[in-house]
Amino acid sequence: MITTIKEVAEKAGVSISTVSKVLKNYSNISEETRQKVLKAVKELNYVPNSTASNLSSKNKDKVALYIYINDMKQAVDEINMLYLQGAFAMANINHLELVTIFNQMVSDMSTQELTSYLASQGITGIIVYGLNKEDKKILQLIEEQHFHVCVIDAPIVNDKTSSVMIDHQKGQYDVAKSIIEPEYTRKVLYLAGKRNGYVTDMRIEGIMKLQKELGFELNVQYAEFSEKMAYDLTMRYASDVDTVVCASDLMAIGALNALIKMNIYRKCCGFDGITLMRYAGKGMLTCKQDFYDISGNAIKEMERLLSGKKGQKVIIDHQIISIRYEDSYK
Amino acid sequence: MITTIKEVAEKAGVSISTVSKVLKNYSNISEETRQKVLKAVKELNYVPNSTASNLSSKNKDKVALYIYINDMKQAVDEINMLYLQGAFAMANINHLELVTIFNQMVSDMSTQELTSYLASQGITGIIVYGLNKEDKKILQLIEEQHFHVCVIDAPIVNDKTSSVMIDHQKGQYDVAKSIIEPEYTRKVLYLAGKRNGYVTDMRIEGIMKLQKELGFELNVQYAEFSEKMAYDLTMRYASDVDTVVCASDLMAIGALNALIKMNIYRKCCGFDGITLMRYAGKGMLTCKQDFYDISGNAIKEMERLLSGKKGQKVIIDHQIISIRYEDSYK
DNA sequence: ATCATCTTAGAAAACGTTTTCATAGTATTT
DNA sequence: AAATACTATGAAAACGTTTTCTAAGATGAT
Repeated sequence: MITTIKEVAEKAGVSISTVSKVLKNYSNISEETRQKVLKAVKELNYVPNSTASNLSSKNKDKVALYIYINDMKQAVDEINMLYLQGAFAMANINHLELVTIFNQMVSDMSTQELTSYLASQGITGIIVYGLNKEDKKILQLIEEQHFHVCVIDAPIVNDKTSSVMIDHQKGQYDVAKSIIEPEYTRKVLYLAGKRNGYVTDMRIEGIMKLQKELGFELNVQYAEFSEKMAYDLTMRYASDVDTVVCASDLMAIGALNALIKMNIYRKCCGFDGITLMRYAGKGMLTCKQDFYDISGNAIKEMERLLSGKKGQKVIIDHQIISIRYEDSYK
Repeated sequence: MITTIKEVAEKAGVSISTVSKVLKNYSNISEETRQKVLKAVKELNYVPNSTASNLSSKNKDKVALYIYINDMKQAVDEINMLYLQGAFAMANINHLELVTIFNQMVSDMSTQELTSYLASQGITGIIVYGLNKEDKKILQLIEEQHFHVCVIDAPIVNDKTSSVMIDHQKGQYDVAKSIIEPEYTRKVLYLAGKRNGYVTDMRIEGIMKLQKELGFELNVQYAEFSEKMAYDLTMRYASDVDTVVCASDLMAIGALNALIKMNIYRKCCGFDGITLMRYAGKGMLTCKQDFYDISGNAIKEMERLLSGKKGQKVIIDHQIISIRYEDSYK
């Protein structure tokens, strides 16, 4: 059923080396031979066996997209799918072999074991996201520099590691600034993400920068990116503040529902720009990330790393959008 | 950096064949040798190179999960991620190699080319979902029986093809029956999915079975699984009926919003049990599918097929649930 | 006509495994 | 003690490529 290079060679009346050379566009092949081989390839519908070719040529790169699944499904599915699609689309264009690894699959491995596992799979580069500062295993992997790594959403760069993300600090600053009216704002409740998250800290910097500029009082509470926690914290602290700034859309939805429940009006904004906002976050502002583009860029950046260039920081644009009240069915 | 079987053999003072045999649990190995080898393996952190091993042993199976991305993002992301997670989790348990293929990657290939491509990747089994009756390329692939195929949500079975799904007919029947009050119901609006979808037709059979039983008048409209179309069709036909039965949650949300807009009350139900219902479908009933379990079972079924058994039909349980009105933040 | 150079193509090694087959050594049977 | 069977091991072929090296033949320079 499967055609091998040998059969192509026989059909074309040449050696297998010649066939391989034609397919890899080597120079020293006469046009006549080229045509003969190409004809045979077409007729037999030959596609090189990727396993054999990977084994043979040591230099072929394979990249893994490390997919981080946690318990916060609802918001994260869309983001994960966008990362997946963006990465696969770009990898496809660039003829880069991309595979997925789920965190559960490798959760019980040590760094050492993970390294061996990746190497055994022929993986030379890995794209990670959702990293936090306690993720020792991955951080050590990055530290050791045995693999090329592209980190989404963490400012980690070394010779073999690049960082791709929006400017989270500026994003948080921008969206908060858009809803805060300096003259009427005395106190702001900021619902931050997970403690020790890189993203969490960058966004906190953003709101703090704005605080310094505008001089309001700031109450920072860690809500772990959880809708429920955001709801509870809003219940507890919102009556005391003018504005609730949330580090994620899901938290903003929780906060909004708490505000509705308490029957008080407060300005409120989210972060990410997920589709759920169209259903449950109407009227709010958010900082939209283009996740598809981010992971596409991560692949591009990976290509750069794999070509031997040193790691760098890549910043993707963000966008402040408002979730319109108007009828969504127009 | 990468340890080979040769180094292990040297360290253990045996031949590479012996190392391989130990690792593959062959019988004719003395306990003493076994221990020596295992020790060396551990010390060197050896993991067999999967490329080489795949090339060498022809019988190792590799399965592809065919991920179907279309324009209806919002509802489908969650389902896709559940399929992905369920499949990878089960594949991991069973030590089955699983890769993903996105429809975009292969959309411009003919069946012939797709076949060659899959074969060249060493893929022997493929899991598909979201298939409809015009999907000639995949249908032909199934027909030809060069690959083992597990079809989610289509009743296609042959020697090398199994079908895994809930009983869509019964599911649609059950959920509709749960909201329809026979004595007060004269006419029902049924918003069906995509024309020529296997799922669409099975669910239509379900509502028609109920119609025959209860004798109401039935208006079937194809809403293509689209929220917007469901909204529009509800606007157009709902005032005339007692109940709106929808073939998906997303359509139910569209229908519900239309009912709210028209300010009329009609019974309404969805299908799938996606998380979005908790935000935008409160008070409705739906037929919940366990997508994680379904794809896990697809992997199990694939193992059966790969072991040479003939295809069969596997039915997964569904569940009628109601999306509670009560405060989600309890 | 001789030698050097270039072009083209094939032979063969290599990639890291798995697996078949042969064999040395040991244990069992007669 | 000889014949037989079994156990444990290693040698080597195979998987399907890629790539280096060699060489035959053609072309060009002297």
